[in-house]
Amino acid sequence: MASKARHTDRRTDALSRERIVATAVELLDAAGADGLTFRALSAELRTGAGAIYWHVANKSELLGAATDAVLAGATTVAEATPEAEVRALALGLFDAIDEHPWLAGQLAQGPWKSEALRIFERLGQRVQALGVPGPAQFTSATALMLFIVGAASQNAANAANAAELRRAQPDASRTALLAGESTMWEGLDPGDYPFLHDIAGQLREHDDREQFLAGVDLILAGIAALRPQA
Amino acid sequence: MASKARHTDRRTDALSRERIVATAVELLDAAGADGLTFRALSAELRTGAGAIYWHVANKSELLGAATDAVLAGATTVAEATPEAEVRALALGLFDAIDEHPWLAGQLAQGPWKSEALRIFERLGQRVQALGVPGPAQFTSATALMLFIVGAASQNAANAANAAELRRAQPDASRTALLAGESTMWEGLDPGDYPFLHDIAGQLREHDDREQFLAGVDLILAGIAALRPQA
DNA sequence: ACCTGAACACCGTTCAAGT
DNA sequence: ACCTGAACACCGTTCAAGT
Repeated sequence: MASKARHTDRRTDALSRERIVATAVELLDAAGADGLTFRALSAELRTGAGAIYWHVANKSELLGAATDAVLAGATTVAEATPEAEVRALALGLFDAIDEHPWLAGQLAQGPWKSEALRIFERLGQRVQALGVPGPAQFTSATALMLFIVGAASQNAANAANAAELRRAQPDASRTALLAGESTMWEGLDPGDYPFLHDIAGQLREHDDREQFLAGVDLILAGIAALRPQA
Repeated sequence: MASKARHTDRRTDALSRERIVATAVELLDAAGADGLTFRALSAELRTGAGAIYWHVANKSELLGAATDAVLAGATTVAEATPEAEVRALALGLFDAIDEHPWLAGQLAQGPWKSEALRIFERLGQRVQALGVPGPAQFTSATALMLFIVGAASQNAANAANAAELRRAQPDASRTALLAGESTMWEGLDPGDYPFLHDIAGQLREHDDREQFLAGVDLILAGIAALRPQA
């Protein structure tokens, strides 16, 4: 999204912080959270390992910068109602985490900085627009943020699992793979897990995106119940 | 909680998987997620590093076993109403993560195994007891689980931050520390962050546990709205 | 069957030395 | 001011060798 000048300037442009972060995102996307290594990064940038430390304090800061870079283009919203805006923000985050699964681990611990904080702020504004009384606004915005990040992360983890299964048996059909996934649930003793056994059927034919939006709506319904009048 | 025979059997009892996991939990509690090292663990157990691998496949499995061991004693529930049972389950998880902050990172990616799955199952049973129609049951239980784990993890992260601040300035008063925390929010430009600026006041004097329960009630309210009749 | 501990293939980070 | 790359202090994991 936010990548201009992709491969045109190959040779010897300056080693800027911007270029470091962009390359870090590429590595993270290509090889996951473990793929980002100062050695791999310096090799890709055709420089020494220590050179990166002149532009970036440490790996944690680099991961934070990569997160911000991706999140920056992920959520632009202009909808008719506050509810629709919340759904649009939620879907934007969902898709961003789906495309960049390593975001999950990054957002899990401390969404409260820079770009993530901006998203939280925007959710809060919509909560205010929905007429939630003051003391409950923080609770409502937090519930939305936690559900969105958590559910999107789960989805990304599931997708990663499915990808691994696909790598293990590349010839299996899609339905066979889905069946393989739900085996995890159906193998459980129905006596010990009656609820999971009950919903195993739905699980086999659910749409992740729909499920996600249904969850957002569930919380929006709870928020609606907080308003002074029904 | 689940620790019998704490320091009595010091000398040369067999190196069981149980003892390995218990010692791993001790290390995790004492020094955080980074504190668990095969070298530190084998030193504590007065054995070789490789010996542990005879009882445990790898670090990931060891972390999973440690998670299960802690979670096993965390949530026993017998309450009058399904709502009360959900709150009790939620508080049990909240306290467990508060006592063992490393649980957060473990539960973040894939609560869907062993003990965490048991908790999800129990939440689902209460959702069914609340009269939620079939197709919405999975969504409801998932929303509860994600909020509980996410919010408790946030709380643990905040507590860790506060502890670090306390270590940096050990003589500061509690109110000064809280003020230092909320500085992060109040330092933001009110023009760019009107919502965060609005709620900064509440943030200074909130109770984490109360906020958490309010969030659980918010989702319960959303679930109540899903029932056929109001 | 179970344990030992050196060895392997990695990490993030630092730092003298270069330009 | 910015870059180099060897060196340091670690990791998880393996595996011949022991009992």
